[in-house]
Amino acid sequence: MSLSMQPYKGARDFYPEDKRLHDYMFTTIRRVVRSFGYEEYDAPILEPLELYKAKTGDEIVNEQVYNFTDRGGREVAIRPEMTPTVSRMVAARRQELPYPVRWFSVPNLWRYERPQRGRLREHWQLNVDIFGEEGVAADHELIEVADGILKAFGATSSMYQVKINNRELIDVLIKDYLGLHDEQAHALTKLIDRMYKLDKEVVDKAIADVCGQDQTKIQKTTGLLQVKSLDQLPAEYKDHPATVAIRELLGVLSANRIDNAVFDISLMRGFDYYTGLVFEVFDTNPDNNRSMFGGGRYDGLVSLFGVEPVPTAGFGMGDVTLANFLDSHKLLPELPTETDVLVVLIGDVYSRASKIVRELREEGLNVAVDASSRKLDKKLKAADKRGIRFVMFVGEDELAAEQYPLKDLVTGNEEKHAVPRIITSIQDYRTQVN
RNA sequence: GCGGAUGUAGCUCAGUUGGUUAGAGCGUCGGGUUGUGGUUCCGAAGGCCGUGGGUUCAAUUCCCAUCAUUCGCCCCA
Repeated sequence: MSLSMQPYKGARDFYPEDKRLHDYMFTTIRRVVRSFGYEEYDAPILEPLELYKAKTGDEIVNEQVYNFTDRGGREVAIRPEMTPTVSRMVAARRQELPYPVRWFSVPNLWRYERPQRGRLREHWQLNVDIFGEEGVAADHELIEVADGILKAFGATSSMYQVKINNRELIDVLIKDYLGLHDEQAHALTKLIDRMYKLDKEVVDKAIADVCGQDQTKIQKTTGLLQVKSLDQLPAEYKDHPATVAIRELLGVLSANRIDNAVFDISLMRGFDYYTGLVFEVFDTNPDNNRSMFGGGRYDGLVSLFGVEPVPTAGFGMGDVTLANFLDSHKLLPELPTETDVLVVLIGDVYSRASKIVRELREEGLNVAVDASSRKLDKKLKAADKRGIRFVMFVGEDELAAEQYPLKDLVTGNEEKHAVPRIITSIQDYRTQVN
């Protein structure tokens, strides 16, 4: 029985071309997020299991967390999300932080689940959070960041849509307007979450079940789920503070050129810790009908650590869904290698050529050396395949004359120059590209 | 946890209505006289036909199981 060459189920190997793409994505993302004044943090991949028991949601802790008992008998989890961790970090310095705190990170997260399109067991997720800003400004800024990220990849606003809702409004509607008790409310939120995927008859039947066949409730619930705009809400809730917050957010977004944001009463989000405005960014490509970014306000999480509450809002965005988005909209660029030049040695010149190679590197060039004994055409082929643009030849004749052929594999041009001239022409090319 | 699809060369896939030595393209490696790629020409290597069991004179092919991949459901960042 030989060893398997496959990576662990639901996890990926990153070969250089994959890593390049990953780096490109997160370099772009970091640039945008930093432009809003966010600073990067990080934390251990392991956390005590009880961190997630508090507020995340039962199913996630019971079935989706990788956990084990360490040698000291501690229950340990591999982090399935970053929000509890960052809340812990803020709580630990609750008194001394300069608010509003703007932090981001790009952790890898693990969840034990069945892999499928857009969902793996390990993924990297951008987390952006703002602590200490209680108003709509926080939610607006986060959506601006999300929008800015997509635009930075060359996306246009028709490629995605921002859906907005308010947990508080949903709670009020379900408990006061519909008069459902906790168990019914839970069942209804789960139903709402997936109602667009179900047939109308199935939804109707499920509503009737949830409402215990109470005709008045069934009617009100059915009506509520058909609401498409704030104006269609029941009259007594049109000016509820939770509704006002949504209206205010939509207003500030459209005043700032974000025209693809809409109120969506079906937007729920799975985590129990959300307390106010919630939003998700969806790919409008039907092949990729998944949420790419999701987040909202979770004012209660920091205070779980026994400190004064901090108003908080944040969002997460996974690398897998983003890559699917970029791919389906053809927004992935060709990413060249970082290697500037391949120095091809001809004959027994290794020691003398090494001095030249060092000179090139001291000038900041990325230089690979081919000292193998393969034939020249094979070496050139390999350089081409690796996407290295320049090839410099070093052999006995060149060393004697101190003139080296530099070949540009794209144009096919080849000229002989001394080392300093070679360095500047490669550097010139590099600044020209960047 | 549930359901569908698929496992043949490094990759993409043919194929065998069950029958000797298993096929292509691409890729890899070597060569087309000794120091120049992307287009060509010649050649070679490389497969327990996912794994285990069953039926059969005979299984890569049919049946069962299992594992893996993948799409969807459940759930959801």
